[in-house]
Formats: sequence, structure tokens, C-alpha cells
Amino acid sequence: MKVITWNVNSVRQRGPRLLALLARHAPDVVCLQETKVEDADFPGADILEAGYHSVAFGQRAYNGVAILAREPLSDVRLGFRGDPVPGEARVLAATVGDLRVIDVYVVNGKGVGDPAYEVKLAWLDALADHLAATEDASRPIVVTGDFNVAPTDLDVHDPQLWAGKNLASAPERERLQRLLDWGLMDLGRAHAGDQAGPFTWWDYRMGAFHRGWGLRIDLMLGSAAVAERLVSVEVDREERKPTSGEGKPSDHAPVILTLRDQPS
DNA sequence: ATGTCACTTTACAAGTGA
Repeated sequence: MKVITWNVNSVRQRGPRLLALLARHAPDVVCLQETKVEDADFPGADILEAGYHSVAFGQRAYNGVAILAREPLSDVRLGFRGDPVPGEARVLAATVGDLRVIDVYVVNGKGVGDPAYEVKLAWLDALADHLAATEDASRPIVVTGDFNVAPTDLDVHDPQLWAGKNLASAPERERLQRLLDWGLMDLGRAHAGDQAGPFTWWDYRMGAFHRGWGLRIDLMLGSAAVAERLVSVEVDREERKPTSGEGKPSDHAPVILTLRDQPS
């Protein structure tokens, strides 16, 4: 079974590349972030034609999440109680087969000391509270998406440069750890071991991708029932190249989780 | 570190969020 997460930075701009991704990897589940469209404009018909059901939770211009799946999606939940920014479409949960899928687009935070950074910390706390209150960590769960947090210095191309900065600061890493303490494993790190990266996001500016200036902020977190089925977590770096596919790339690369099939 | 991109608008260039 394959689960993909991808911050598309506008699903309208990334339409052809999204359909190509579905054809290339034939995933079972895809979580998208930063779709940037209201639900009426979400390309659900094109996605259905490609063989995928979908649920979208979007808004105009900003944020927006969606889950695609070969199998029907059930127990869909939009947003979460206690969200410090309830007007922003950032969390979508659905059940696919035996798997509970929670798609998240974490508040960016702008910079340490910015009011948005305090919102980010509160938001991560609220999400951890919500999961503990509403989900069962003993079941197969994947919490995935753009966390806007590089969990450790292994997840940063230049730890000295990023030390204490937004996306890599200790307070946000502590909040992420709270989430893990509830009963999740960072599957990407489990697969990569003590190797740096693999990175999933590179700034559009300064030729950052070409220079290897990346961060691992798009994460696959899994409960124990998922972690025991872990085969691999890989980054589709090709998708980040300007030359691959139709139109421009997102600033994030897709992350592909592969799980062993359930013994039946 | 900031050489870009996508979005929006008493729009046709400039601010914003990332």
C-alpha cells in the first residue's frame, strides 16, 4: 500500500503534474496541502476520471487540504475543535479501508518572535489535544502533511544557519514531539536512520533546490500498527525539477510511504 | 541568504504569504 503526501502550492497550477503523479506511482491514498481553492473549484471530476475518490476542505487563496483514494473515503472530518485559527482550512481526516488518514497543513509561523509563531505553537498544542481526544492511537493511523517543522538537525541542510530559526526552533520541535508522544513514529526518520534528510522542501529563491538547500518538513507519522508495516519512505525529487512535467513545480516534493499489505 | 511563485485587488502594479 502506498500513501503520498504533497504540498502542491495551488492544485490548479499543479493539475497536470498531479495527474501524472497518480499515473506514475499508482498510490492508494494521496494527501494534498495548499490546494488554495474553494471546494467548488477543486478538480474532483478530473481526479475521479483518473480513478480516485476525493474529499476536499478548501478556502479561497490560502491553505486548503484534500485526500484522494482509490477506495471510498468515510468518516470524513473537516478541521478540529479548538483550532486557534478556525477560519483556516488546515486539517482533514478520513478513513480508507482500515487506515485512518489525517492530512495536516501546519501554520507556517513566519518567524520566531512573530505573532504568527505563537499561533503556530498554540495550533500544534491544540492539534495534539484533538488527536488524543478523538482518535485511537492503537489503530492504524497516518498523520501526514506539511508540518512546517524540521524535527531534528538531520532534517536541515545547514543546522548552523537554521539554528533557532522558524521551522527548526526548539519550541516547535517540542510541540512536534508532543504529537509523537501520543503514539506516533516519524516513519521518514525511521527509514532514513541517521542519514541527513531526505529533504522535501526547497525555497523557490536562490536556486535552493539545485544547491541542496532543503529541509525535511513534509512528514509521515504513523501509529505502531502502521509502523510495523513500514517498507519505505521516499521523496520524489524528480517532481521538484523545473524540467519534469507540465508547468512549474511546487516548492515541495511528494513523499511516498510504502506499507506491507495487511496479512489477511 | 533571499536571485520565486501564486494569490488577490474600488486591479492592469503592488502587497501578502510562503
